[in-house]
Amino acid sequence: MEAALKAIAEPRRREILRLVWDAERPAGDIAAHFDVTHAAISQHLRVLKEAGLVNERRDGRRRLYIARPESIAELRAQLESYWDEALTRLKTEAEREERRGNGRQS
Amino acid sequence: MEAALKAIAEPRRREILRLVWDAERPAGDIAAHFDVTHAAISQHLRVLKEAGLVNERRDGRRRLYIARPESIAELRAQLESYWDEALTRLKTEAEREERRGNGRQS
DNA sequence: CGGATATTTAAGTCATTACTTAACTATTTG
DNA sequence: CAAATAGTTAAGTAATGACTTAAATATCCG
Repeated sequence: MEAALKAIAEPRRREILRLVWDAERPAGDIAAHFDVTHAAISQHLRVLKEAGLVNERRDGRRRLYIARPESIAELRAQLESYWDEALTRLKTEAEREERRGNGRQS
Repeated sequence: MEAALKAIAEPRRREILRLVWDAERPAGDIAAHFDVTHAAISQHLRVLKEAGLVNERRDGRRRLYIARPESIAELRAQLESYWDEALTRLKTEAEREERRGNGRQS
């Protein structure tokens, strides 16, 4: 989840992800939505791709990008389990400490 | 959401947040869980605090930290609405483009 | 082929970040 | 008060990140 979370922590990349959410778009089309260079957007697209959040398909001289719903769903699920896990995890840790003699109260 | 998302994008801070999820803990107690200096943890705690994810309370010479469920819930909600919004937002954008004459097909 | 088009990669800049060590600010207690 | 304790802040470092401009890579089309 590391890579995906870091990827969407960047606002520009969240916007890009939105743009390719349910339709393929060529890189240039995506770049046209922002006031930075195409190169910058290309780099953001690479981060999203390496995080598994988007797919790239070549079509002639264009590169079409689209979100990968599976990996987005996976990130969502991992976040959900993080919110939940935190509680249970803390609980087992407290028990562990108790067993070793109520440790670490500074 | 910006600050909160960036805060939890860091794995160390996710662990810290877990530790103070449902019980107040002094900074030193938190730091004892990691193999970095207290200073480093103190800095992470500041990031979490500035993102509104934890609360700090002074008790004598100790500083007690605990998660702020409201702001965590808020982040969760904002993420949820991001996953949803992406679809609808894209839709309205497509309509906008259509109205201006099917613009920007690169 | 050769130029135009779509996009990426390379290389560099500047800001930010996670960390360290060292110094500082309380607060408690002998 | 002075020493010990709990923690933060300051200053510096090395790595990373978002961006730029310039060059490279493909592909299409006359």
